[in-house]
Amino acid sequence: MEQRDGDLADPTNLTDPTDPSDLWTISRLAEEHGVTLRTIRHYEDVGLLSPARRGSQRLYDARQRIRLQLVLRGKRLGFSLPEIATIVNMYDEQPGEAGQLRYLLDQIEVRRAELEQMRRDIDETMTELDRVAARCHEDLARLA
Amino acid sequence: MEQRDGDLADPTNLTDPTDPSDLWTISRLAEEHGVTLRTIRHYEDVGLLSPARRGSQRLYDARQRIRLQLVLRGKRLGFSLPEIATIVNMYDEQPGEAGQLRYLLDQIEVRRAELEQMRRDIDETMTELDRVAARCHEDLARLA
DNA sequence: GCTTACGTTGACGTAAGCGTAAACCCGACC
DNA sequence: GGTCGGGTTTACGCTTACGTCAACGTAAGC
Repeated sequence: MEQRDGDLADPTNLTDPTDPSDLWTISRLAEEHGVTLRTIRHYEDVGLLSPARRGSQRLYDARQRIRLQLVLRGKRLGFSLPEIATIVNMYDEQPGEAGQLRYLLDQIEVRRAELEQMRRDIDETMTELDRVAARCHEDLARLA
Repeated sequence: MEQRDGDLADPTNLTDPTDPSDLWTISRLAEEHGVTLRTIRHYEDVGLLSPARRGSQRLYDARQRIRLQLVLRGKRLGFSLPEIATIVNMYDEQPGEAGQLRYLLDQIEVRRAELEQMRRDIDETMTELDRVAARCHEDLARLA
């Protein structure tokens, strides 16, 4: 964005009353996280992000940026976007009433159980990868 | 399967020359692992399983059963079926030549890195879930 | 006022991972 | 010999998570 370069060259920031160091355009956000614009817009379509707007242009503040990072972490963990939505929305849920809170605690337990299962799966896979690697090294030594 | 029940009721095993305790039909295998027949056949379509046949009927031995379990573990970890294929095939690769072996070791390192990233993601998610849970308990206490 | 860079909204395309009939075979039982 | 309860194949359908145009707005610089 040449406009942001302009801002950097203009410490008085006459071009934009808001502090641009706390705001990201969709391109910068995408590039920073190694995803496409389409992906970010898609996350907005399904309610995972809700950036501010200047006219029609999307502007992402620190909070939206964090949400994106939470989404991407969820993806690395193999969760679907709806699942990620429930998880991410846990983080900024209002106190609410007792029933809600108990339901939320239930959900947390569900997720925790899933994550612990994943941890076990990872450990098992790791040790098996080690075994395969060891066999590889043996075979290599035998060939030398 | 009434045929297997028959086997159990017939210790002399006259109905089947092979030892059925080491062989699974597709239904038993599916039920045991909580997946559908369609899923198991699909895994065969994409080359993840290759059961023996008695006529047209699929028969799974211990080795195929293990492979299915590896596939399902890969799925729980969020890997795609093609990714799972490369991982699973590592386990019963023939020694091969040096170049192959080095490539395999490379792949193992790639997977290991992914798994370690997942481990970090899990840890972070866990601590955040803990924080949310703690806040929930506070709010509940405040309501009481 | 034209270009260029960046943004926007549809809307259709696609690959993966199965679901879901439809139509058939085959051995067992009554 | 019909009719179960299993099995089989073929094939089209569906959902998710975006990719990929197409057509357009808008602000900046020459």
